[in-house]
Amino acid sequence: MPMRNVDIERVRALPLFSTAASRTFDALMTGGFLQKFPAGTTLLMEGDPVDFLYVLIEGLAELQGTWNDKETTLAVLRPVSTFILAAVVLDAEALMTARTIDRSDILMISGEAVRRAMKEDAAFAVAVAEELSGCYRGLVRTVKNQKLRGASERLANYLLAEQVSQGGGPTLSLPHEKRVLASLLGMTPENLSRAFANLADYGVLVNGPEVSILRPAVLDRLAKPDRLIDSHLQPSSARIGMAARECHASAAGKAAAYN
Amino acid sequence: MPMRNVDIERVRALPLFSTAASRTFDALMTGGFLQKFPAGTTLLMEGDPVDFLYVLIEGLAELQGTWNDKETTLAVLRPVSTFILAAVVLDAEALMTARTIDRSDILMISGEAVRRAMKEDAAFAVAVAEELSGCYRGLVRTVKNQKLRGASERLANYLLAEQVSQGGGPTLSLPHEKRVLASLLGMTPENLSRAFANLADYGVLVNGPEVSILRPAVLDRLAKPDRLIDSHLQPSSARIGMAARECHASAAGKAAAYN
DNA sequence: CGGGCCGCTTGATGATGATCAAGTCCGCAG
DNA sequence: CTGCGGACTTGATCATCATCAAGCGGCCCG
Repeated sequence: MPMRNVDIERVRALPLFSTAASRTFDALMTGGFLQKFPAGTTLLMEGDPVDFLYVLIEGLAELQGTWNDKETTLAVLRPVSTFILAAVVLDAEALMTARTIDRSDILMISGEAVRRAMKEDAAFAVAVAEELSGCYRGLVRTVKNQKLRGASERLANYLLAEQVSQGGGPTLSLPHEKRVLASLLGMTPENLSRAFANLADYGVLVNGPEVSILRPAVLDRLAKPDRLIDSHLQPSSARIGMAARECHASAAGKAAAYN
Repeated sequence: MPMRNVDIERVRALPLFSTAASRTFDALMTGGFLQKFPAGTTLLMEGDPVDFLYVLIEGLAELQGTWNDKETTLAVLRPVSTFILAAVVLDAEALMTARTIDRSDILMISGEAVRRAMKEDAAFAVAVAEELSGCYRGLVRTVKNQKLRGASERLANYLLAEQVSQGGGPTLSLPHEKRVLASLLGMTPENLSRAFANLADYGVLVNGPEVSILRPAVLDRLAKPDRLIDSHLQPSSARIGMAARECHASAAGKAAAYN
């Protein structure tokens, strides 16, 4: 399945690949292939050995974890994102199941090739370390969010983050089913409904997948977003530069936890 | 503050440093210094810029996160562990506060030097990526633990993990105050007391900081430990080899979340 | 067009965990 | 020795969240 040049360029532009030598990049790409998957496809199961680094080019995907017949969503991925990087680096088994939510185009790159490329190209190895650092910090934010905030606070912050990522207008549309959102935010679907109901008092109007934030200031007072938890508020300086890497990691949807 | 040779060797033996070229290692060490801190010292505050990579040589330390006047412990670190690596790699502000729990010896290495070393020594950059991968996976485990299990289940699994890390005997001793454990496990001290009381029915006997597991099989049936959450059960093969890296990361105390 | 499935909501109830308030034990300083 | 403070426990109460059950509404398929 040959890639279109447009897609190759989008991949090359990713922070993970942009600093690699051309030789390195070519070596990675020749072993890689693009594949289309329908919605609801399981790409990788928890516990499986990981043979490929995945890059979501188009569509929507989800990482989930399981225990004792319970399931939780750890991250929702948007294009263009890499995932399962940590397992690839360590050549270890997957800790999360990866599933497509929408029909998706996914680039798969040989894990073996990634590990070889790191050893031979220090710039690429540095980029991998930076990507992983961003992922790591995304997860730290997730844990803080989970342990320190209550359900409606998590929802309120999710909405504010989604608002900026959708351009800052007063109304945003949920990118997936509410049940997935509930799982991502660590609650049941029933409770998400009630959390939305609570937020009505704070100027949040829900109409199917369309959510309007009528009084941002009021919602903000409830949500108390924090630059050390919510990655959408970056420190004034450094919107460009180094921090961009982490920004990328976390921008991919609320709690950035690829990999 | 010059380091003893013993300590230098312990650092050199860490997975993070063992594959680095001698030049690289020397360059890192010459910019570094060892310092002793009393218990309860704040090494780094949430939101501060990070100038050093920290290595806990002796003692006990804690990483915590804050929001809205609430505080939670994200990890408890034992020697020998590095922490704050991700922030160093990205030259970013700290997402967590680092505090000593006991009197501790801590090696501080210039962050600038770390970033330079990565660029110049691919083997070191790879080691950093591997270390970060282990940390990342430790956090994934933490999130699953937190979202999928109830309080007593978390405690039960903590005890089983602590048991193996203390040699597998029937009785273990808690390495720090129970209040810290409560925070680490995501509950209040009061609730931890009650969780311990619940576990009495499962053969757990508490006497101050000494905890005895009288009927491991019974406790195990409650805890349902899982290789994809609890890092202390490694897949039969590969106890040596690649997986050792992740093992190291997660062994450092329940939920390995340095950095 | 009708029927059924599925996602979502709502209500009622129950479990789990947080908070508030004593009270005990222990180490330490006066 | 005495008194104080801090860690831990215990009980009572309350808030939060999960579960169970039912009902609505859209959508696809027969």
